[in-house]
Amino acid sequence: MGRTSDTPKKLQAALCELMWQQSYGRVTIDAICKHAGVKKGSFYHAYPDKAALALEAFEYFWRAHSRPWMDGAFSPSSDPLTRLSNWLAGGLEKTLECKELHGKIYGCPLYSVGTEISTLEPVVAEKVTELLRRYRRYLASTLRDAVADGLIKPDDPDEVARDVLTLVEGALTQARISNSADPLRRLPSSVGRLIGATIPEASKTLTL
Amino acid sequence: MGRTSDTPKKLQAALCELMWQQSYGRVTIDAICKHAGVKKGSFYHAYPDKAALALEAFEYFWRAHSRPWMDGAFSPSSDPLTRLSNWLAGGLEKTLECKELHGKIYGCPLYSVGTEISTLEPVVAEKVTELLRRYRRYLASTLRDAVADGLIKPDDPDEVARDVLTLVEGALTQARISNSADPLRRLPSSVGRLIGATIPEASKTLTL
DNA sequence: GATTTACTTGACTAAATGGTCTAGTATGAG
DNA sequence: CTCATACTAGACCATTTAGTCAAGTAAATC
Repeated sequence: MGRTSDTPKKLQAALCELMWQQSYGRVTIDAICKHAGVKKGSFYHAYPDKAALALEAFEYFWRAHSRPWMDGAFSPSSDPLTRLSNWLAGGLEKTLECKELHGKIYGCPLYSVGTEISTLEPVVAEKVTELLRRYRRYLASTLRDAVADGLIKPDDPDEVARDVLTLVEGALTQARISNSADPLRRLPSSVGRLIGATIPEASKTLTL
Repeated sequence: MGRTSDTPKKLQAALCELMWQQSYGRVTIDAICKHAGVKKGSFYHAYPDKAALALEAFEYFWRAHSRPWMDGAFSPSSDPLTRLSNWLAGGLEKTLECKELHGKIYGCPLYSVGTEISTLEPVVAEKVTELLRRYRRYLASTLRDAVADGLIKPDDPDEVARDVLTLVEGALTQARISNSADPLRRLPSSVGRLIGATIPEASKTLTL
């Protein structure tokens, strides 16, 4: 019955990109529609308001970007410490490409947008918190493997995973604010300090 | 000649508080004026626009809040590790008081607002970066003292100071997003892990 | 106390923005 | 094919918002 539509997906992708590059509050409904190539009537047919779209936009972001990337970087086919190395190096590379393209470092949408949205749309903030938890699982699992392989000391891997994610997200935020990739370049040695091991050099042939 | 005025100060304080509690973009000129008890004409007499006020608001924030607090917590009259302990415990305490009062954790304005503003007002973002540097100096100095006292290994104190600040700011951001003080409670042990020492329990009699 | 001048006031404008509504269109199901 | 219905179009409205301005007010200086 009736026609089908990919309008929601187009809107999700549009808000995703716009709120990451600018901010949640600054992105107007009109701008989202224009960027998505969709008319306002269609927007309000698909979503009651911007917050409802944001909720799905974050899930879209996970499905379309985060998850595939994390699955690749944290593939158990590599050693635990190499996974970390891949992850950090891939993040730096993506950031540099992005800066090349737009002249600006945008950091991680979860932290950038999450910070802003937390006082305005608690429901969306909860979604962000959930996505951060998903990230953390990759780290915790990797650290457990590292302990099992005798690569790091048997500190509580869940605790350390939290710290690593916090440090990395903090560095991404710092990179956005200062528009410099330097905080990210320091990450391998910083994370190494945190977990008590040396993160290996990234392999140059890595493609994510 | 002519009358004097504390309008700028009132506006600085108002924007400071409002953009911290909400976000930079969401705070309107009208709201700032109302909160400051100042009419719009006076606003535009004092500042050309919101960004110009924001620039001074951050400096106000430093002068009125950050600096006094940091000077107290990092007083060389305490041992280096105790300074860190004081700093972290004081931050947690302030955060809890704030949550008690408003039901919401706001984190650190430098990161919260800095993140959002970085794509909109590069000049203000630079000011935030400068303020973050000022914070870092306290940490670097403390870590140098800790090395001198043989409390931690002679790693590069400047590098480690960066990491500590990044971790703490990351935790504050996380606390804001999830509206939970838990990330802050973990900080003493996390920072300890980072610098390779045990941060002592906070003294309860501390008043900042 | 006069005067000068910085500051204050609040009404006003134009533009932007969120949201609605109705008429129309395409498409999946029978 | 046809019909029901989900979707699209885009004009329209009410509000909010940034920013202006001209007239008025208070205080620092002489």
